[in-house]
Amino acid sequence: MRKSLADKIEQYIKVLIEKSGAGQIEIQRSELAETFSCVPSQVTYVISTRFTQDEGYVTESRRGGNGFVRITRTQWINKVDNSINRNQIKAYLDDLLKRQLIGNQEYTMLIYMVESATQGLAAEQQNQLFQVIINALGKYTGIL
Amino acid sequence: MRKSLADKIEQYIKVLIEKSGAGQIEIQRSELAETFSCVPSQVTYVISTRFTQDEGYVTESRRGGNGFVRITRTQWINKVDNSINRNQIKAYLDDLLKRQLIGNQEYTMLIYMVESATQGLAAEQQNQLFQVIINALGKYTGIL
DNA sequence: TTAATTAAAGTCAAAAATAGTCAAAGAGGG
DNA sequence: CCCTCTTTGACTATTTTTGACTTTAATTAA
Repeated sequence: MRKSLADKIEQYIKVLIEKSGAGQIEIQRSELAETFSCVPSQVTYVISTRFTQDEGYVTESRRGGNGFVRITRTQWINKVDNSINRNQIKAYLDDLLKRQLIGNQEYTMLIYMVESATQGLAAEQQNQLFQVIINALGKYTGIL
Repeated sequence: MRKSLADKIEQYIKVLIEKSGAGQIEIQRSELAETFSCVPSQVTYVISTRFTQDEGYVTESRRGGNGFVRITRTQWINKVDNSINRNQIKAYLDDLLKRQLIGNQEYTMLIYMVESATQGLAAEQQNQLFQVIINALGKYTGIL
């Protein structure tokens, strides 16, 4: 896939977060914009569309001299909200994979399942299926 | 019968999918339209009539800058008998396990899922879920 | 200390780049 | 001649890119 600028910036940030080891980074918006030869608000755009709470991130920032944007990857599994969407469950699976609670194979299989459900099922049924998946994973992994 | 434009585009896409090796491609609708000297909506027409879920494909797309259409070929089981019960799917999973197409871990996880569905969902939803599971497994294992 | 200056980041909306929808018109096979 | 599938295009929806303007914080000058 030919990646859009937004995609590249997103990936770059995610790699930084991974490499940080702490699930958290601080960047300078203008510096990042410089790196990608774009306007600073492009960075803001990426952050506000791909690093939302739903995606499993929290962001903070400060303006003025030595300003920064801090992005933190949150650990969130006990979301008792009874409506789950595709991105949420994907983020959840990503998290389980990262924590080695499931392996690559299980992960891949589950992603196929989520995609299949997303395409073929109505919203209500999707939600039910996602609940079942979360439920089964809870028992399987021992968490929850 | 002379081949229509739609037929040619369909075939072209299918070849691309085959060559991809991953059973999946991403195209730009406008680019493909350019290739075939037709209006973009012609491509949409082909995709929506020949790459449906029933035909064994799922599609996703994104508009805007660097937008794309992603087409994924899914394995589908016989759409003849579309009612599956708990015992049937268990037998199916047993078989996959025996043939080493899935490992013990995946098997265990899926059994949890089936049990969870059996207990928490109405018959119709169970059936839908089982279909999704089989669908995803087909794709995951690569079998028909 | 206070005010002015500078150095960030945020907001918002317009412009650009794609893809989707829908209905009318066209073409071919029965 | 009809019916169905195909082709087209005008209009809509979504996502990304850009830039002008605003807000906030730190630093410097008075």
